[in-house]
Amino acid sequence: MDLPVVQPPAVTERADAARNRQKILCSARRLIAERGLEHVSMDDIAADAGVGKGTLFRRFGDRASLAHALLDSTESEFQEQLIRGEPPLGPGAPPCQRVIAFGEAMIDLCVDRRDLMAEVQAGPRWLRTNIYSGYRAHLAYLVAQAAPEQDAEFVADTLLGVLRADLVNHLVTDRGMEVERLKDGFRALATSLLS
Amino acid sequence: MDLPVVQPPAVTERADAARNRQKILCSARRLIAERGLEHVSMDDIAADAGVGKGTLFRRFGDRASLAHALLDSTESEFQEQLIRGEPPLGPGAPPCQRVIAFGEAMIDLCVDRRDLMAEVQAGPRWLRTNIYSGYRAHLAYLVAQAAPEQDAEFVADTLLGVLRADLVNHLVTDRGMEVERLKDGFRALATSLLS
DNA sequence: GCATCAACCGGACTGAGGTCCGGATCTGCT
DNA sequence: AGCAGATCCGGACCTCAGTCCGGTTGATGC
Repeated sequence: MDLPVVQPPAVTERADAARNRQKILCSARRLIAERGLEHVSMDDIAADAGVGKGTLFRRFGDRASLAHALLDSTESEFQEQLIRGEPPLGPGAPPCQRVIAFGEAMIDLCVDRRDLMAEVQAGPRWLRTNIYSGYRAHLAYLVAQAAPEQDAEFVADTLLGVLRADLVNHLVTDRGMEVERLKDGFRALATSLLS
Repeated sequence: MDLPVVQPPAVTERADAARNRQKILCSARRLIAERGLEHVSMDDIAADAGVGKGTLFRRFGDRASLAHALLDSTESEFQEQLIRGEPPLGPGAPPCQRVIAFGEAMIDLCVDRRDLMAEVQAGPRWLRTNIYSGYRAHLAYLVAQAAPEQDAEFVADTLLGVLRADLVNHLVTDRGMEVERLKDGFRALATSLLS
């Protein structure tokens, strides 16, 4: 039940490498704030950071990972909360409550950081990420406790399916659903599956 | 409750246009059969069809739409079944049964035509497609009948979330789940939401 | 201080999806 | 048949993510 830590600099990073990582993150944040995520290309970021494209991609792998690094504090705080935080998100509360708290927090995350979250989950690799696996394992663990008769893994995938950033965004932005309605829906879903 | 018809040639297509459409579909099918979808680029298809790239994109818009056109007979048969087919997929069966039948059929579709289905649903446009809207409306309609106290639209999105091609593929291919297990899971989900 | 070498750097290059537009072609009307 | 003009064609062109590799730099041991 240990969610994977994000971006562990392999052993120790060379000084120039660390410097460049910071320059890149900094430029990326600035450009995104200025123009919006969809109008910032990887070349833009590299250029603005005064760094070659190769460097950018060696540090961050691909666009999705860069996006993940950009919401890293947010995201790893979230993971931290799941494992060691206060109830109802952290341990201590009954499983069903924790699932619901997870869902609500995730919905907020998707809404507050919509662009980055969508980017992180975009592309065919997302489901193979260990971020996804971590969430999945966490939920499956809770589901197994709350409702042993269910297929815990499948239920976890179901719950995560509703919490996908693109879906949440679509419902809120394109279909004009209120965030509260999504949360109500998620609560109803969790309740009816876990009891 | 009318699912949108696919690819309605605007009014009437010019003869050469229709000819090219056929050449393209034909080449695409051949190349995909030979090398597999992920090793066939749009340029390949255009070249093989003896047609300019512009023509290809004017006819089909983008890669996802071409993929959709390629499984068109399959897909529009499916839609036909939903509206006018035999129970339990078509009208006549109780709503919950129809939802389950829909899910099972969709899972089969995702497994049998995995590449094309994944391609059709890839990218950020999928949820705004009227294919998606059609499915969504269909399910919401059934849900509203079976469980009026639920948020029918949200439940529809939930169900479709589990039936996304990338998820189904991931579970079957990467996680080694049996198709039957997915169907059981979906049945359990539908049952516990609609009763 | 210096040699050694792995790690790192930059930016040219590739490949793919998608756009654009001048010129060719078809169709309906007279 | 002949004309007008809407439709369509082709392929050059653009952007962008991601790769590759020859040259450089920083860490480490002496």
